[in-house]
Amino acid sequence: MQSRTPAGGRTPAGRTGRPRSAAADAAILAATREALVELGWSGLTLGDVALRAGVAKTTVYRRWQGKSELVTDALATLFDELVLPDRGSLRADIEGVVLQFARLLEQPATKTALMAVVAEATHDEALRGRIREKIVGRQKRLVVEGRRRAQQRGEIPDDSTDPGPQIDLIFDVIAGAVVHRTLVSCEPVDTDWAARFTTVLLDGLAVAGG
Amino acid sequence: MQSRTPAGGRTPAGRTGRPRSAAADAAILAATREALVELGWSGLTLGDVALRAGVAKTTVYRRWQGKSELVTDALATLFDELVLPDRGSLRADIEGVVLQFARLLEQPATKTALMAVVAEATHDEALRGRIREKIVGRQKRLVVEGRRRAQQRGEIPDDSTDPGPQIDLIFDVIAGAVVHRTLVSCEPVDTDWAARFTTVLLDGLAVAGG
Amino acid sequence: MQSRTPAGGRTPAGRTGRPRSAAADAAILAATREALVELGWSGLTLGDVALRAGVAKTTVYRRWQGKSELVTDALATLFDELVLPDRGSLRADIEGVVLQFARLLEQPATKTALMAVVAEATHDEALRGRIREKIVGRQKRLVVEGRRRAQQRGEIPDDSTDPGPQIDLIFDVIAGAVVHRTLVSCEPVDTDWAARFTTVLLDGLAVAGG
Amino acid sequence: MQSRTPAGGRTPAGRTGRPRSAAADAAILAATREALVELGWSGLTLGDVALRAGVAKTTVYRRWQGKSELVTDALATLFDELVLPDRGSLRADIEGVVLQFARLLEQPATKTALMAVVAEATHDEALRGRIREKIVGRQKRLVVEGRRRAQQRGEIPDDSTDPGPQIDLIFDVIAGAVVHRTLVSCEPVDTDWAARFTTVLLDGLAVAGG
DNA sequence: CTTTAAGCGAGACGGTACGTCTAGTCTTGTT
DNA sequence: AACAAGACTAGACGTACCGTCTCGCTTAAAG
Repeated sequence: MQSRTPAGGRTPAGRTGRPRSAAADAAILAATREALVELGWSGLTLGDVALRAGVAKTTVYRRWQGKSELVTDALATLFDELVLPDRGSLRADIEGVVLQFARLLEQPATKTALMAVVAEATHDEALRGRIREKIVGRQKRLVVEGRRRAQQRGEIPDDSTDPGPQIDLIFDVIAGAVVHRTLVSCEPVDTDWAARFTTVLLDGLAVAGG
Repeated sequence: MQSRTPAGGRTPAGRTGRPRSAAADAAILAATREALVELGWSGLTLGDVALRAGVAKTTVYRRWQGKSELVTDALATLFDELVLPDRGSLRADIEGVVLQFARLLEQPATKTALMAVVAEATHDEALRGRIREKIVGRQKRLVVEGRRRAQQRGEIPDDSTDPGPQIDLIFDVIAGAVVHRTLVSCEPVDTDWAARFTTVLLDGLAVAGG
Repeated sequence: MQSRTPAGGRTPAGRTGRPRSAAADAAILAATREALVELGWSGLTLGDVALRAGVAKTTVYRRWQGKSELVTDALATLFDELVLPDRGSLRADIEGVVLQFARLLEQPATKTALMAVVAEATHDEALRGRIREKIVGRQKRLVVEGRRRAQQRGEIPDDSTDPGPQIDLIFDVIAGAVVHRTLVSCEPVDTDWAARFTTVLLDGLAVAGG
Repeated sequence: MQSRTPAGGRTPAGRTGRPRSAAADAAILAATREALVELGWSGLTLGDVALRAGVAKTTVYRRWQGKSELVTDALATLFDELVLPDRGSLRADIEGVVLQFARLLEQPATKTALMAVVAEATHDEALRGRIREKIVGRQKRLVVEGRRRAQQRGEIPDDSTDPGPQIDLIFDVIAGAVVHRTLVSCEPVDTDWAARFTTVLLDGLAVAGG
């Protein structure tokens, strides 16, 4: 039995035989993203991905256990695009991250894949771990970074207690609101909505009205 | 061509032929909920649902176009359980709805089905409409009702401008945060989290810290 | 339970209630012949026959037990066309019946139906009886009649022993040869073949050569 | 697109991929013969054949287009059992082939299948060709061989004109009579009938009486 | 001139097989 | 060893027909 992970840096370890093709990894992930756009999650088949990638089905199964794992990794490559430039204020930074995240979720591959792997993960512990590691973790760092900047600017107090729970809370509120607006309510996240959301988040309903 | 919707109240219209069995409708929806719990979305088969319901496969397909439509309707019956008792204050009402929604999402049938139908809906306009009509719309009324009570109590101003956008925003923030916490971050929504979330929502980060 | 036979002359028997429509019987048999031509045996469905006849499926099943019985009766109406005019000699009479039978078997409805009901009859005793009664019997009378004429003309001796076995033999040789030539070997039965066949039948291989 | 014919000798041709299992071919044909005996033509299903053969349904459909083609090939394996030992005279050879053919047609698998594939063939040109190639052609060689022997013995003249039409005629008379007697008239072909049939065939009605 | 019992068109019903598709695995020969 | 190709088992897919049933309406003969 072999390792069933992408090729990166395994061949150096004193293995014999033909090394795995790194080109195949890339081709498969690209084909997966392409197929997600055209067919959606439920229409995507590993046989079709292999065909698009110009690769045998065995070559896909040698690296990934199944559809969920492959799509999770393909999705991760899309989340790598997220960055958060410093816009000078906490309000601007929040609006920035909201809009950037919304733009990511507007891509057909992202929206169809994200909900699908989350759905699969509800009854697959290993997949939950993979999603947390490769997708959720990456986004959470943006919240940590934004908070650090706001504290440096003095916009929020530099609380000495464990900030973890509060970071998790804010992360769920921001990401959850954008995802829900985009995918469940199916409404666009534009600059106006981002501004109104940021106002509620910063000032609360008591002040903002509701 | 026939209607492909559940039986409710179509027979009265001077139709000929044997009327559809209302008992079959109920049995199929119950079997769907049961199968969702045991098998999850991806393991659920319409053939198996028919078997559990003691019904022929054709009887399922006569009423629903496919898995997504059937599960959406089964899911809607679960969301119908949501009610919002008046707990005396806006803060208590929000905490109440958060906890009740979280409890709904902890049920295996709900969590596995909700994300899956949303994923399918990303490339199926008709399904988006069905979700909006049967699930999202029904929940939004809870927000409208909570807001009305808070205004009656004087907790928030009785704004005369169109409240629609603000209601949508609050709905997405509350539902999104709970869904994201539960299904993406995979952390429990307990009374402590509900209290902290409500504080952020009512008072904002500037006051609550973050 | 009702009689499950076509309508003819049952209503007189002191029955109450609406009598069966004789028009429906005829329409169903006509639709069956039509469908046999277009779709062949295996493509023919009773639902489609009912549709073509402008009749409900129940109306078909009330009269016939199934496809085999219905097609057998439809086939019998085609075999009713067979007649054998006196052509003045045994040789001419045989050539006449061969050509007329061949012309019947060239009709698409006949050829496709005859073999099919015979195939079904191999494992259905009741169907064998129905075929013998409605189809085979009718043809055999032609052989009896031809033999009687030949004896009157003095072409063959007026044997006093039981002629049954010999009639059966000649019937199987004539009908079998035509059916086999037409449907199994798929070659046409023309006047030349009919003449050569008649020569062998009358004079034998020893004289005719072979 | 692949060939949809049994496995025999295709792999040698410099093909890639796993070769088709010859064992599967044999198991499927054996299962088909078995199922024909138990269920008859109309009761036979390709799914059941696959089950009996211990093979997946796709493995059957990869080799045969459908029921008719599969049964034709299974039937051909039964007709391969026919041989014609030299019994010393034309009369004895004819009686021998008649009885042997009759014995073949008494097997449940043969009788139910032969008529059924002929019925299907009436509206399927390709199937007609397959039957001619695999079944009719093989039997015709028995007539050719019997004729050659009779000529060597001097029982019939060694005609120099094209013997094809006469062979076809005799073949249709013999095979047709036996098939018709067995399957349409549903009477047994015993030694007595075989002797009377042979007398008519050799000496003709004018001598044999009729 | 009403009963009344059966026939009728329509179409839903529980079943079963269809022929196709995909999942994952296995078996070739080649690189 | 990995690779491309493609056959393999297993089983769900959505459709079509089967033969039965349940409706409400029609139709003729019996009372």
